[in-house]
Amino acid sequence: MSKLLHIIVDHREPNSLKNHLRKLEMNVEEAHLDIADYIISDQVACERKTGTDLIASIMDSRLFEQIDRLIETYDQPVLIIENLTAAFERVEWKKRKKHVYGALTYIFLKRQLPIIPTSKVSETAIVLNRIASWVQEDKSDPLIARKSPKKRNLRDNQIFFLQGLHNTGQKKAEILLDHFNQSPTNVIKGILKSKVIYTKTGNPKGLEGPFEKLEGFGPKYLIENKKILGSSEKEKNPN
Amino acid sequence: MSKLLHIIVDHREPNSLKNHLRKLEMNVEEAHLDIADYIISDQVACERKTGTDLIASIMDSRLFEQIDRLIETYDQPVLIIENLTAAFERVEWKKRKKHVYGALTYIFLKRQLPIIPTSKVSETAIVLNRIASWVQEDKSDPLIARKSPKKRNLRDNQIFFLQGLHNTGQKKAEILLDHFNQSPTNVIKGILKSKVIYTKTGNPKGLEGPFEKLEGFGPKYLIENKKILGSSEKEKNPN
DNA sequence: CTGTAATCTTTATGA
DNA sequence: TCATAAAGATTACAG
Repeated sequence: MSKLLHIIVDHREPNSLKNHLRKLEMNVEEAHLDIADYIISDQVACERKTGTDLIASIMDSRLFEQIDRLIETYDQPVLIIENLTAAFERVEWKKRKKHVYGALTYIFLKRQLPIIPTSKVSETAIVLNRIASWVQEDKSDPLIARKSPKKRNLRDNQIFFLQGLHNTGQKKAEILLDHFNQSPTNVIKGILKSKVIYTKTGNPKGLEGPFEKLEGFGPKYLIENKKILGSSEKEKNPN
Repeated sequence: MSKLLHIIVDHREPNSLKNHLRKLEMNVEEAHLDIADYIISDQVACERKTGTDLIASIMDSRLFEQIDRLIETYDQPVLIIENLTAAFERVEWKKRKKHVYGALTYIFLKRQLPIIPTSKVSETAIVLNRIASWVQEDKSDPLIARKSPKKRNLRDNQIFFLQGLHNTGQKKAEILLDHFNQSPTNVIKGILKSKVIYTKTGNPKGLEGPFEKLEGFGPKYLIENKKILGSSEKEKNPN
């Protein structure tokens, strides 16, 4: 206990919070921080959001890019949410609970970002103090590395790739991937190999080839995506 | 939105909560659960604790064994803390904040157990509903959803398509498109046809094939994108 | 994030 | 075969 716990605080954070930290006998260093509000070690940084801040930043979808930067920069980021209850007392936000809890769920479930609730600045100070205590005093029990959520797995990357096709979102991308043996290459080949059958009067009648028996994919889909994929090698494709 | 979200609830949980869940149009199955209070999938289970429960179980250190069992049993456990604020209003617990927040810090920092705060049962129900939604519904993660600008010409669509490749933005996509005769199909073929040359010690030395003379595309690029494209079934087809 | 509406495409149906 | 309506996905936008 000889050494003071140390914390770097963004200069825009409220003075009351800084004073609370000093009262907890912490060494408070002020700085201009870009990505987090508090830095406790190379790996551990905290973003503090009041309830109103949180909801506002969800609405204009600024929250998620902030979080992305936080996650990319620190191995152990933490999101402190201060006084969420008060925010819900605003009449215009009463009906936004589903949005807010949906966002929180996304944050911890999909992005693996730890959330810790407090109800006022003094409690936030305590939390920061406890985190610093665990991180800076207890070297014997190193932090577990956070599962990295930003790394997409192969399937997600393949779905992402297939979504580049015309009129293809998550749903169709998954159908295609599953139908073509988890191989986007085979999807491409399937598109190129399939042909559109026309009636005598020139209207599309149906499909022939790998896409023949696939529900939800019609002539228009093939025509548009053949265009995107372009001709293979030599021949020019009249349309 | 067609299928009901499903949740298994421990029979000892309050009826008000179950009713809230039903009001959210969830299929509520009651059961005797040993380790968690709510089960949302094989992997996802929730423990719900009111603030007073939480503090009491911290005091007699019963909390940590509960948590350990939870973590051992489920891949993605969640701790829902309901109305922590109220608990601190108890006079005898006013001075325990350091203790409580220390425990919470331990829980998310060392145990990696996500914490989610609510202030009443109705909100807890919303949280459970949102978790079920993310787990059971097939919704597109913003991480893998591709934003697609609206109407564009062919070249833009092709560039957009190629941007689905690993480590490929606007710039690389254009280079590829121009180099491979305005044909994304040829780009794909080029990736599949190119080979990575290794040194005797197993380090990537260079490239061989269509990508050989392309600046800015190295072994890593090829390896990652071969993975995304997947293996192609070997078949001869006159196209 | 969530919800809703507008848009596009496929698919089913009847003439 | 054509025309139209119903069903499904994707895209756009607002709160």
